[in-house]
Amino acid sequence: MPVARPEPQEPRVIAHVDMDCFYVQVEQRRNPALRGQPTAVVQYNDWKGGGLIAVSYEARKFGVKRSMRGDEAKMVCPSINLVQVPVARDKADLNVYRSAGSELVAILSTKGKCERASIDEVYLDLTDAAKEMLLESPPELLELIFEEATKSNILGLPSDIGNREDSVRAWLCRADADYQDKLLSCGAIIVAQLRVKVLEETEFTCSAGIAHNKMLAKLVSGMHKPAQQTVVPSSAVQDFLVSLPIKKMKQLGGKLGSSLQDDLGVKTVGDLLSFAEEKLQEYYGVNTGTWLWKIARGISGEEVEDRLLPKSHGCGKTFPGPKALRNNASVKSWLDRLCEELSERIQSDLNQNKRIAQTLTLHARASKGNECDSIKKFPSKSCPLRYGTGKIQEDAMKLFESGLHDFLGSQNTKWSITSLSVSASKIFDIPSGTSSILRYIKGPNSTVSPANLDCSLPQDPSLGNKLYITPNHEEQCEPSSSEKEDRGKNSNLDKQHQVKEEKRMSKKLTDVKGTCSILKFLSQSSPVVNEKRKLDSLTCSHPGPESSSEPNKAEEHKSAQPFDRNKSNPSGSNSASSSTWMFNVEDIDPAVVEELPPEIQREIHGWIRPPKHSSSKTRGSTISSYFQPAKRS
DNA sequence: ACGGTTAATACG
DNA sequence: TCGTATTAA
Repeated sequence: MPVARPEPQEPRVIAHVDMDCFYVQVEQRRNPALRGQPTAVVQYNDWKGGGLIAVSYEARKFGVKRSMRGDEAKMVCPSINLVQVPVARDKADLNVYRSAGSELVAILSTKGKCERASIDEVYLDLTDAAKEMLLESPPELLELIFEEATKSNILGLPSDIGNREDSVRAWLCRADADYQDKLLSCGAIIVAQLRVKVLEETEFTCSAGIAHNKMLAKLVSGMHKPAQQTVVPSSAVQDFLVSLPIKKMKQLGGKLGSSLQDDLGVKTVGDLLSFAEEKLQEYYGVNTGTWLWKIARGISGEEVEDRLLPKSHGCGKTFPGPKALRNNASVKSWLDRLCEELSERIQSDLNQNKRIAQTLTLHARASKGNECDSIKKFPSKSCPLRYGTGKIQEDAMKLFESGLHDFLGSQNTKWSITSLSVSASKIFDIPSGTSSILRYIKGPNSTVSPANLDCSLPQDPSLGNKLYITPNHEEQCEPSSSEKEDRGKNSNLDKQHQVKEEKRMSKKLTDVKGTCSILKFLSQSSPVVNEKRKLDSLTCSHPGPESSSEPNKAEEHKSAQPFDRNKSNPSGSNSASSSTWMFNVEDIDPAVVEELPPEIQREIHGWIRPPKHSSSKTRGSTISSYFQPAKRS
């Protein structure tokens, strides 16, 4: 249910930018022959030509709809080009679209706060940029109003008289406009510039809405498509909303919207205006009631979050009809594939963005084989996420078995799974260089950046599972060729200093059984310390043979997996080390901890599970406070 | 037993 | 907190 947010006092300038038939544009860029042609993107085309997930505007003219199958599309538009979504591991692979999406974010995040709302949409808070523009080069003084901006659609502006662009230019430059409208004008110009930049740098067109809040911006971003933008002056809001069908409002496209229509006879947003806030609260609860009352008046306080990356990663697949999975082996084989993809994705998130996911969740849809009875839901299950493909696969299978157990209850009946998905959530940034353990290991005056810290397991298994943390210590770790190259760059380090550094860093953290997370060391990652499994959450597996052990038994986790700080990590300055090893704090030998200075000991103890019914105060420690998500008001 | 896949949010 | 439900693109 939606909830109203307190709205800021000052007028804001908010934009919603939305790519035009995004997947199609991505494919058209990959294959320019498709440009200007009726085109659709389909996934899995063996059944009825596949399902359409994006349709070009040329194809829409023929009546091709997103809900169609490839075969249908061919019927109404024989000349249509159907491009398939890439397939990996026998499932749709959306990576090309994801990375195209980040191209946009990279461009759009250059002017003000930017929120990645989906793979192809962003919100921008341009308030500051607009204010600045108003001070320095207000539109009324601008000799040449940016051409793209004059193509804007201005809500409430009479469109039937004279040259449209002239009247838009006149509106944008109006000297007698009120402050709010002037800000919007600046916003419109900035967005126009950004959209041109997006086109120039990515070859993608987009549409946008510019308004005083997210709701209105989103509402109009799709109003004039493709490749156009629409502005909502305050003065136009009421007229615009009164006649707007209730279902067009974000959040009202589903059951809530239907209920408004069916139960209260509310067909348009205007119809909502006649209901007192208290009435709406009676029907839908305090939160939703207030929210409804406000949105009917164009009021929405939602802030644009400063977030360029997704909050979770998931992958799944459906197994419709005859494809349903009917035994553990087929579930396992699919689950393994899904987990492989998920593992790859969180691993690259770690490498590229220094973020760690903490929770693994499994969802499934199931029906019971023999009885065609209750459509009972397959429960979703989650557990701490341990890094490493094998670990994720193991854990996901366990989650499935647990879910299946709950699903079946005591009955001993056949079952079938019609969809499976795994996701990784609760993703946190790794604060770099802030941990005292890191400072201890590195020394207070170390010139070595966190990215340079070398933490390695001996590559020779016969050396056992002792873990060493060492700055490029050759006797202990045979460096990769790339490491050797990088090492040259550091040769100017003071020799004396380096020797000292090595002494300290090569302090053996022995017998940790290879399972502590160095990231835990580096970042004190987990505020989640209440259960044993969670301490495992950052464990990685060794690139070598996966242990087939019980995931719950930490002592059997003898492996750790590196992540590559060199690859695709431009910010990593001079990255001397090739990898960071993860191991499990829980498994640190207490004797080793005792050798550490008291403040480090305290820090480590802070990571380790508190007594059973400890208060939530453990979360207030300086360590875990790094990990509190940014508070929103 | 078909639009599939991926996300985000709110509630209890 | 987890698990569910709703919504959206």
